[in-house]
Amino acid sequence: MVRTPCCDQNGMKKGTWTPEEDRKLVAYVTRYGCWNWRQLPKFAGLKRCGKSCRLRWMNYLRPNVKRGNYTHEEEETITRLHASLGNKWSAIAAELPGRTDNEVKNYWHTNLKKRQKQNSSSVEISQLEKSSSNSTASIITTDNCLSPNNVDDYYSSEIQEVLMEPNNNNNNNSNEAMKMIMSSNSTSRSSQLETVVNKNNINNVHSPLSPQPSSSGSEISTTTTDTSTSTSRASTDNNNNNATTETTTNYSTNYFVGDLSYNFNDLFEDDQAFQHELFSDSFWTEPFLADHNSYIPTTTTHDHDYLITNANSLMDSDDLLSPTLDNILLFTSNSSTSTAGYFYEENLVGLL
DNA sequence: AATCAAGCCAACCGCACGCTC
DNA sequence: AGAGCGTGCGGTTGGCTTGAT
Repeated sequence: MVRTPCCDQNGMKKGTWTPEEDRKLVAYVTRYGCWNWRQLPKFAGLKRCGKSCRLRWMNYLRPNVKRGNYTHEEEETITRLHASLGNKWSAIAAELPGRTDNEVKNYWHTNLKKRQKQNSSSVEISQLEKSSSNSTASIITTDNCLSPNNVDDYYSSEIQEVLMEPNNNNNNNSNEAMKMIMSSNSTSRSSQLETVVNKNNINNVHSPLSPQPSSSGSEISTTTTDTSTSTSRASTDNNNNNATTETTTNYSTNYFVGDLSYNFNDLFEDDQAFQHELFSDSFWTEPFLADHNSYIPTTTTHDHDYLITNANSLMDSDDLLSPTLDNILLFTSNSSTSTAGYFYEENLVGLL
């Protein structure tokens, strides 16, 4: 069952977010950034207050938000920091990459606090946690890094040819390459997409309409999150464009279970219907166009931990008005685990 | 199978802080 | 200086899930 949505006196929707709302918010923020939370819902076509949008993004939709079990180390960190800082949840969460203050707070109240009480008299907390912890650690790895030395391994020869064609300018070459990639099989698509970016020597490029990378956020990291929960997700009826939901009673939770990249990669892999919806006029509705014509965000906050790169902008194109299959690439970014200029398989969150 | 209770956690609310003018 | 605005933080709520009976 889904929590019954309600509206406040201003007609703003409250309660559980629907997949459709999530899509709109993700699409808008990844394209334009969170330049003003209060104004954002209006431009994004959401009947939510800015606070609600911010909370949803920060705690749930943002790339690199780690979900699932806490590791022993994370539990220790929370326990230790709470002992010294008290209920400074944001400060504690800052020491736990991927965890939000809200999540840490909830975890403390539901697990650690209880445990600490039970064992404070005689048992060392760390020993207890060690015995009780069977959680799956998140893995930070550089194994899938595509360095400039091996990017060509990831190109198909066809695409390399297009990119190297002397008579085309870089923009046309790249757009053509992108189209070829999109028509290729899904297993090679993501790696080829990111090498298009590498091939154009793009490390820190962004659209004037997309969020600026944070001061430390131009690099790319890779984070794999445990997604042990079974997943179902929304799909779209290709014919009538009506969203339907598969096998879910709490679809907003199930839809985004695990990390965001899972979902986007999933869409990327096999959900042509949803991709189709994303690129249709009905999804990219008036707010985007109005935004584009009337307001160009020029400021962003410094808490972006993702890099949204507009492929057209990477290719020096001015045409951003019509989102198409070849114009927006979304990577996650985290300066703490990155190597500048490298693009990682897992960090290609998707193509919008 | 049905009911109940406890636990979990996403989301809301109010306040405080910082920035701009 | 202080008013207005946007954002962040911590406390709280309440609907959903799960396990016990």
